[in-house]
Amino acid sequence: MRAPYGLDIIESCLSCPHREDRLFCNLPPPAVQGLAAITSAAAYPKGATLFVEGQLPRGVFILCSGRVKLSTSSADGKSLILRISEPGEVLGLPATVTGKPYELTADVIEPAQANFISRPDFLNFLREHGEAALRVAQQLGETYHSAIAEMRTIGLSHSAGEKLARFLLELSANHDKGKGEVKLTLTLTHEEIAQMIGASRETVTRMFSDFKKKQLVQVKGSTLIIKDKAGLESLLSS
Amino acid sequence: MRAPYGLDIIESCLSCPHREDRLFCNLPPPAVQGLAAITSAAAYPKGATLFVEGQLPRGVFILCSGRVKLSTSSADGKSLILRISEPGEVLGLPATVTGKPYELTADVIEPAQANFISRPDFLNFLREHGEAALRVAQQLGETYHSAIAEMRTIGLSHSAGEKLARFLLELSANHDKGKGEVKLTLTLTHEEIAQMIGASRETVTRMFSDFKKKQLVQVKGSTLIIKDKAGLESLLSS
DNA sequence: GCTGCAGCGTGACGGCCATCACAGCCAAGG
DNA sequence: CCTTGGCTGTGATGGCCGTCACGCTGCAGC
Repeated sequence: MRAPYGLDIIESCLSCPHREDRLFCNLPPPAVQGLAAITSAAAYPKGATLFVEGQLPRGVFILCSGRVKLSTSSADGKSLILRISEPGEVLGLPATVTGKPYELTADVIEPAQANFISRPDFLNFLREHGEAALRVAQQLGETYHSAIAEMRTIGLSHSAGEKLARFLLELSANHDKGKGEVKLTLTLTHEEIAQMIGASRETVTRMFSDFKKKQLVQVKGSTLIIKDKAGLESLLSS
Repeated sequence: MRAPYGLDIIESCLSCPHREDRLFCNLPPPAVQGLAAITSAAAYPKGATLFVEGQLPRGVFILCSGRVKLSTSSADGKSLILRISEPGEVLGLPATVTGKPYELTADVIEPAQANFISRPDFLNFLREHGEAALRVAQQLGETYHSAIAEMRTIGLSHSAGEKLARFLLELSANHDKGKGEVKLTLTLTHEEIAQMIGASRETVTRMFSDFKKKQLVQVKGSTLIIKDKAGLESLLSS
């Protein structure tokens, strides 16, 4: 059996560094074995699509490596990015547990390896292992949490500058080192950032040069340094 | 023991018509008994607050009657309403299962009765009854789903008119009778609608009179009739 | 009755930003 | 080398809508 897109199956993605993360860490051994029996690993190239908005849920994908863009789009082609998923996250979870169609589209933006579990297998597994169901609930809660956070940046801002500031501050909150100056790598195009904060590509470009002019941030290639976090914060709810 | 706000405890809210809804329907008898042992009922008047954004989660509220507004707000007082909860829904679920602070504020807008379950009790209950944990996961998935839906109306619209049209169409999708003409009661002020779709109160007023002029809708008191659903749909992504 | 208050309707104005258009720039690849 | 295509920078323009301001209605309560 071949994985999609003609790539070989990755034999043991279960050995990837994030296996113990989040969803299924610390489960009792029988549960882990049950899990191993129903997962199948695959690799996906850049540009591949794991699932599409509106599809009936086939199952969940546990992301082992690479990065995946979760977005929704309207009839006229405009699209809104809700989240960039990192290794360790589980994709398609809400749709798979509820049985409703996927609400988002998942596109691979950095070559990825993922474990797939089909919906029937997954539901059986949850029924048999109550502890796992609880973990799933927690993961869903966190997913919800981050969705709310994005709603806040989009819905509560008065200006595009404020949206971008909120976006950058939230990024830095995740990758924070606690220092006054935060360095982070941002492998997103202006276009993608625009789609995350609900603005146009040109506006993002303009805002960035604005921030650079005001010494708030500094960009070198895909590295972004937040020089003046307080300055960014002062832009909120101005 | 007295409930908050000086109102008497409602003795058996478990007999309310929505007990069997959603979260805990069809659970085996021992689970239902376990649940009954840890719930405490209370009534809340209009204007009461069940929990506040940022608070550590005390537990969940199962709404038996009345309606509750879930919102988040920014430093400058601007606020964004995410959802109006109806009887049968469970409030505070994501925060309670994850242990993170409530991400929203819950205000009573129509006198409500609710069952409260404290976080420790609730978590124990879930650990002991795996089936219940699965139901919780499903409920969370649906909550997430509706959050995404609201993100779409706010984030993917080009104009305020489009946002309002999306909002009305989604309302009608829930209360739909399948006919060409949908009647629904809308007990929200223009201000509240504005906060739901991310617009100003005046704009909502103007859009409504616009829609009335175009014979798309018709308003009488708190009753709203969608006369021309297709017309509303033609406003999307225009 | 009157007063107060919450919600609705409407006009005027001004700023923000989406859009269009085009010009550099870099990397990949023939 | 030149071409192509994706990404970034920047100007000009125009419209949408947030904001301020004020008047209106209807309802609750003394």
